[in-house]
Amino acid sequence: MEEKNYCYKYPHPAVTSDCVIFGFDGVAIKVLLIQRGIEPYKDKWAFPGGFMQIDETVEECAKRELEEETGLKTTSVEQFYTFSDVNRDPRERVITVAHYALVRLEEVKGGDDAMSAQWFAMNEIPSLAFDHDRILRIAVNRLKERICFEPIGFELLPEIFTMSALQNLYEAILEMKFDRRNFYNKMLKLGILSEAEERPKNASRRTPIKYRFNAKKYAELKQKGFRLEF
Amino acid sequence: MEEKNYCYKYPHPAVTSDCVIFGFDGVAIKVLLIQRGIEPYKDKWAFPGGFMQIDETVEECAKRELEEETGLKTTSVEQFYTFSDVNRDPRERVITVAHYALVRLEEVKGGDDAMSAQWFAMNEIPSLAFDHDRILRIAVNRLKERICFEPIGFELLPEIFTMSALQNLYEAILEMKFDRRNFYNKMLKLGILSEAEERPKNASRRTPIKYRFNAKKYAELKQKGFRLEF
DNA sequence: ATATCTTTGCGTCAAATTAACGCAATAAAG
DNA sequence: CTTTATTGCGTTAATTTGACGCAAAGATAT
Repeated sequence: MEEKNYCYKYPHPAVTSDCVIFGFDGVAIKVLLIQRGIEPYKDKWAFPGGFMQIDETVEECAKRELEEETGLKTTSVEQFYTFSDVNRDPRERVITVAHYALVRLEEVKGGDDAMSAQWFAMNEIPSLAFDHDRILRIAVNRLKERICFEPIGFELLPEIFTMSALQNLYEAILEMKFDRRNFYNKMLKLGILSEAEERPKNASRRTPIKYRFNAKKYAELKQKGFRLEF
Repeated sequence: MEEKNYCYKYPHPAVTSDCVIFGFDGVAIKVLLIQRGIEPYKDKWAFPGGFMQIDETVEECAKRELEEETGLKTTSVEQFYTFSDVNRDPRERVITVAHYALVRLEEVKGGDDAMSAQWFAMNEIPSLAFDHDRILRIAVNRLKERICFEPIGFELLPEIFTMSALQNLYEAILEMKFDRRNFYNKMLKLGILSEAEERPKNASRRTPIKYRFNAKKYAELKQKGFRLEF
């Protein structure tokens, strides 16, 4: 018989944080899911997440649960919506604050044996536990909006990347195709890319220029107010 | 001695919903505040809001509390951020889901005797209870972002309005000035305004054209994906 | 009354931006 | 060895933006 030692005058819901983690493999956007080991929804796939402790914020909770369940240590998650439908969890009243983060695929040893975390391409997502399908839909919309205003995409790429890698990423997220030459010009004109390494003199046309994200230039731009548009 | 009948195995936070209600008096943006009648922060101004009941969503809670505290019945509120700092309420651990809504000023009998709700212009906001200063800052930012993508501004105007009333609203929210003629052209080109009434033949130049928001046209536009820009 | 200021509708025009596409070099694939 | 794909660097026309002109006539001040 379990003890219930925390008592209140009025009913309180439980609060959880969930994490929608996006990655990019060079071709498609992927999300990180874990397979539930316990009821409810045992064996179903779900987002990493769990109950908030009484002495942590929802963001701290999201990062803690993410690391516990997937081994992934991320510096920042961003909350995007709080789901509070009355019956979203069969155990008790639970509201969840959903977060998202963008990570480089290498950072997760996905498909580990210890952790049952696994990357899924957007078109291969299995049926999810709880209301996580809805959470995913909203997360994807938020990602699409966000990428047009902040250069968060760089968090998904290796530190050094080519222009076509960047274009592939934008095309994958926004589900659009862009003219290669116009994309190239637009990105360069923004001024937030720096050439990453000296180009060898013998470099041929087919050897692409390598870039890195210039956070300093971006900060200046942001100060003035600007917009990344597509 | 009060009874505490709701017991849990782990500590649970209380959950509240707060409402940042925006209005527009033709010149300035205003927000609706209530004066607290009880501790903590007794007599301080705060956003309408209160504890979520166990059988309602956070949005339902926001609307219910708003009506209870200000008499304002609004059809929709939109949540924009969940505040979860550990010590944001001295009584117990409370996380709050903050919402915003835009209403026409007439709809609130502000400054009533019964209700201590009152409209404040943005530059006359008193010091607020809890972390409500921070909530307001974030709400204002969200409003600015939002007005550029969705024509939510119409919710703040009377059903029938003139172009310069609309421009005043945008200028008040975005804290910018626009060229009257360019604003006029841009708005008309969007195609989401309809002329509200036949213009009398004897109408002079100084009699402005009256418009109303064309929700149908807007829905069509939104389908295709578009952007309201300033 | 008379002069001045303000508001409104409607336009103009140059500058900037966008969108579509050409071309040559050359690595990679068949 | 031929074909295909990728990359850097353009060009050009269409569109959009931003700054501003102008006249009619109500509002305001003298």
